[in-house]
Amino acid sequence: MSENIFYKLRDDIENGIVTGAFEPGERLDETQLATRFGVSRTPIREALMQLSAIGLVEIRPRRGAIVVDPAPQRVYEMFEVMAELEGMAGALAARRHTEEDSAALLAAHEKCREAAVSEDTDRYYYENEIFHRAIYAASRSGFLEEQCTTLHRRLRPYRRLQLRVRNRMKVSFKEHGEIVEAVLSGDADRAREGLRSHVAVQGDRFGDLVANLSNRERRSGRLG
Amino acid sequence: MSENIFYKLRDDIENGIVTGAFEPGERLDETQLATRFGVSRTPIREALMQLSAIGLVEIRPRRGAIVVDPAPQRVYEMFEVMAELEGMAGALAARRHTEEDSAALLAAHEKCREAAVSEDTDRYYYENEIFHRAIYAASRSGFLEEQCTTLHRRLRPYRRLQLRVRNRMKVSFKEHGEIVEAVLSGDADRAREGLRSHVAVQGDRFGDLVANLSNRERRSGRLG
DNA sequence: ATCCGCCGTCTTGTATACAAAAATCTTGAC
DNA sequence: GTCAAGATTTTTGTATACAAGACGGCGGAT
Repeated sequence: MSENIFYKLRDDIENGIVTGAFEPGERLDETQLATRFGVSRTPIREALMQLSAIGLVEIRPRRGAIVVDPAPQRVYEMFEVMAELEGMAGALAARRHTEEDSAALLAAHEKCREAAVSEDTDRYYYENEIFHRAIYAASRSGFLEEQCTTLHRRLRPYRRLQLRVRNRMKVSFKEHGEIVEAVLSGDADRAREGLRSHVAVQGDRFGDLVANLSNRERRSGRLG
Repeated sequence: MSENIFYKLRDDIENGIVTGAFEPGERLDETQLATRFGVSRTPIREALMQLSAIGLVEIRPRRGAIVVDPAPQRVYEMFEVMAELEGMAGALAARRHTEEDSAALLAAHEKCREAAVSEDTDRYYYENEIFHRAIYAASRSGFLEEQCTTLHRRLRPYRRLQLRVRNRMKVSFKEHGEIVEAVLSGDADRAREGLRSHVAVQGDRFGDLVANLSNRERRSGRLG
């Protein structure tokens, strides 16, 4: 089981980034990481190279790697694309879902309900992820599923912040219900629209997002 | 100027892959590449790690890297997603394009016309790429532009094959005209639809694609 | 003759070494 | 006291070394 340390390292560091253990803008010292994980610098560098290729860290020549810190504008753009891709997944899912897809989607929806009624945001956050994954899978497009999963993962920290907003969880669950209905009844257009607006950062939510982002920046002591 | 060899190596190898110098399924020997580029294995490995992260090569533990060889199904799915993203870029471009965007788009369109009337598929292939980049830029979404550029690049070899199909170039140019008109007149829906159907692999084109893919496979001596 | 297993070779994965650039500290001048 | 230039330390980028797994060939058994 000692196969390919750099895979594990990549996942560990990526996880640290999307969960916030490594903060945006933080410098990732190779030697330090090497000691921490008990390996040499070589596999650490290989992991960082992979993360830089998917845009999670930035490698500045001769000056080391830092966790990327996207501007609010950029985060908004990422949600914009995510909304479109999820809408597409919903439309495809409505047309192509199998029996197992339906079962998985309903099961995930039920878990979300439990989390929502018990007002457990952490649990809802977790079950919500499974719900969305069920949609991607039901699209029956492996490539789309991959793209969605990757982007979903990268937006994790921001989504988590968003859920904390008052009432967002209940609204979210209600939207899920409409999405489930549209997908199961094979209504591609409604599924697309449902998911697009569910994911998009519109109206008040845009303000919430920007506010959260600047809070974070103030906390980590950059920005005036 | 001897800074960061692995960037150059990554671009060189990536280029070799999308232009077909390295064939799908081909094994990329680290030592061999190192000798060829006159460097040690270390930067070669770092370049391969990056390419594996974006899905261009596959690293099998202890068995080296190979150029990924997506199944026809997967290539179709990639075009499907590309169509959606380009449609989105078109819709955003229609709403957000600036004066410079219009100028760039018209200029690119004119170059495509020249290539089309002189029936120069190679040149059209090149100008077409610039045309599509102009759309991405006009969307005024840096993230979307990046996603589109990356995917466009990965689909390069297949697009090139497609252009060779009889009359495809002239049809393509005509579709460009409609897209330009929709974008410049600010008609987001028409721009989206125009680009979606322009990029999508539908009807006859699906058969052409599959035929081309299996030709390639037969040529490289795999498959029965 | 064919198939299985063993041994040697080759290749990968990780560690270490070393040079060069960047960051930091020190010292001296104003 | 502050700033700048040089020296020192740290850190990155690349090369090399070495161990362990994968591949291929050879020989023996059936």
